[in-house]
Amino acid sequence: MARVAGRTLTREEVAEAAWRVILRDGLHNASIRAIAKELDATTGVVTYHFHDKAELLLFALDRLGGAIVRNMDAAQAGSTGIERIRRILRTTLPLGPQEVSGWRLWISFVGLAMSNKKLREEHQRRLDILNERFEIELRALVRSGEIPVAIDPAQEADALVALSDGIGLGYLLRPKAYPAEKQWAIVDGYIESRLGVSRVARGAARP
Amino acid sequence: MARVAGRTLTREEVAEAAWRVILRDGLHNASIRAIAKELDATTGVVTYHFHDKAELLLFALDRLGGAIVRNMDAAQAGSTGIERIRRILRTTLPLGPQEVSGWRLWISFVGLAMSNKKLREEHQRRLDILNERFEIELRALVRSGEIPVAIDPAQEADALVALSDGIGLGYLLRPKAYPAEKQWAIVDGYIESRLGVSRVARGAARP
DNA sequence: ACGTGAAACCAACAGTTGTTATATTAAACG
DNA sequence: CGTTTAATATAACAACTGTTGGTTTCACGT
Repeated sequence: MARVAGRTLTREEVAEAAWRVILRDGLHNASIRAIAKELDATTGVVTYHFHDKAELLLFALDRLGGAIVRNMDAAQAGSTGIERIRRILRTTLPLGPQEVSGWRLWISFVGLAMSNKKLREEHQRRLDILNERFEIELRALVRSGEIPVAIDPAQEADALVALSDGIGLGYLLRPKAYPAEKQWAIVDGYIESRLGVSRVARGAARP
Repeated sequence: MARVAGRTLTREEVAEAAWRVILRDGLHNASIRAIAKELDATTGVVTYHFHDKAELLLFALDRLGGAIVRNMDAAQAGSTGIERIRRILRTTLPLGPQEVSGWRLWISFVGLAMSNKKLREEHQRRLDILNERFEIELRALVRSGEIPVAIDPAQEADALVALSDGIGLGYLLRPKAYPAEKQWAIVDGYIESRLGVSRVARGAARP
């Protein structure tokens, strides 16, 4: 071992250092040396835990996706009906600094994913999961009669994914155009007129 | 001059060569040398027309945005009412190979834009224009009574931008999930239930 | 107390990058 | 024809990249 002061570093810590470098300097500046420097270490730390740089990036993206799914599950627990859908959106929309960082990381990888199959599959995985959650909730709502039977859960789920992803992308490029209240206004407006469900509580803030 | 066979190259041609390289090999592989090779020329061609690589990329993105706006104007001309909004969407959605290429290029730049102010401003410009067009049309529709007065044109415009961008992003990552018919189904479904306007012609294909 | 092996360091390599400076070409013009 | 000059080619530079291999450190089980 080494590292006089401080314990040994894990793969997760390396990945998180990569996140920080990407957020600060951009993905194209996230070299192995830069990531090592972020850890106050040398390149050996990185090359020990990861065979490739590709493997590191994939792992970093995978862990990011995992965190998103975990947040989604946690947010959803303990609520019912249409509120469960709003809870999902609560974690996917760029409402707070944490979600914004997630979005910024995510979008940083999208460009690379255009020419990297494995990264693209990782992106797909996240969208598939998100879509599935929406679809499950919509089906339940149709069954319980809370929303019209005319609603096609599969298509409506893809629409919700698109709407929330569009807001996320839009926020990164034009933050002023999508403050938290407006994000909710758009989403609630959609749910209300499309699914025929109006908000229970007053105000547009978080539930 | 030089170039035994073939006339002299313009800035636009260099930019378009850059597009091709980006589409084929990804933005991170679009080096000055690779772009020159795409033109069957040497780096001198590129460095002669552009002082910087940053300037080249900015120009390439600017020209891409210009093409999008031109397409939008052309598609909109000669139609009225709600159809004008659908015509805008016709050019922003990834419906055909041409639009998909545009989207792929656009998304390739987004990552870089996260850490490059000028590129980000160029992205903003496109979204601002798109938003403005939607808002103009929505205002006109409210005035003419074609859609409810309760509609807030500003907010609804941002919602439309988000929805179409979300579909664009979603298509690149999960093409199967967003075939052309489904894109229209989502968009028309939104317009119908949110703006209270149903399609005139039958079928979900292009107008 | 001592070896064993995990964890990290360090140096070097070959390749690529953007940039700059200089040389070469050929078309246009007088 | 000769000159000029826009357009391209060429060559070289220093900086940076991912990757490899050898070396050092130190915690732990015996």
